[in-house]
Amino acid sequence: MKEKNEPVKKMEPTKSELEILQVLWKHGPSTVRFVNDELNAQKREVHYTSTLKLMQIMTEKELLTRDESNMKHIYSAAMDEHKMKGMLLDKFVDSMYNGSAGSLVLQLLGNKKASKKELEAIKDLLKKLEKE
Amino acid sequence: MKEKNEPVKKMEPTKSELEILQVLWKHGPSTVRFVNDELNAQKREVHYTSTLKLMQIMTEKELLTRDESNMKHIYSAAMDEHKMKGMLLDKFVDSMYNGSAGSLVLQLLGNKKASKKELEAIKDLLKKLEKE
DNA sequence: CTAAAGGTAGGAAATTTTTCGTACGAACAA
DNA sequence: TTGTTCGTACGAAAAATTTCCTACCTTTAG
Repeated sequence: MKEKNEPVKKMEPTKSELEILQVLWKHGPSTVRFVNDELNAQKREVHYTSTLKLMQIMTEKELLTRDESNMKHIYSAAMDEHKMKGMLLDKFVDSMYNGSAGSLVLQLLGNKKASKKELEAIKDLLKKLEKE
Repeated sequence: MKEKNEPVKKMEPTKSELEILQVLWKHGPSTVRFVNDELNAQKREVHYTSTLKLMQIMTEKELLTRDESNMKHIYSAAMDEHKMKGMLLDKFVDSMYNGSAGSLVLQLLGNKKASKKELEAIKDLLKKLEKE
């Protein structure tokens, strides 16, 4: 027997939500205060309660989890950075490059945005992929 | 003497706006009717006037241009597909991969999303880049 | 103890984005 | 001519996102 109103997990983070996730991924579990300071330092001016509110909403959406055992709640990103970014990247490729990762890569590399070291790493990966 | 309220050109297309751009890039200059039919066929149900309104707004933002010489206006994407996608890709890389195109590529190729042919093309490009 | 500083909760306002209803003109078929 | 169809314009509603105000509680300095 399956309950009907199970919370649907998958929610795309909005632009602002993504900014918050980035802070949490970079610095690990943090307080609202820390995240807010970081946003103000790195991005743009936001009031404390705005960040608080957004993080509360994200918790409801299960984009974040939080530890309420202390008065200062500690928030964490619910999804692994690599996995989430992979998802978003896939969506991006699908909508913008019709699912063709290759054409995206070509455009990207053609724009000389990769360092020598990175190019090496890519070549190595290609070799590995070939042998499969 | 410089007027103050010059229209600022650079506008990020929103999600819906991007859908419209995709249609125009794919099929070339089109009427609202055509774009709307295409959206309904390919994406989701939208009323004609919704698409119309959005395309009018996009024209104001200078994301589109239009030929009003006939009663049925003909709209075109103001920016070249390759250029616009390049811009969006750069933004994506900057915000998600800290500007490192290489790490994006690695993630992408690691997810086996590229075809054999595409991998070949990438290898060729890498060779060319090396020789520079 | 008291005041100040800093925390959470939640409603509501403000913005941005998206959708649609209504008005009205031109084209066209009957 | 007349009415039906198809077009544009435009205001405003609806929805989604973001911001902030207010209330109230806890901790801490004095």
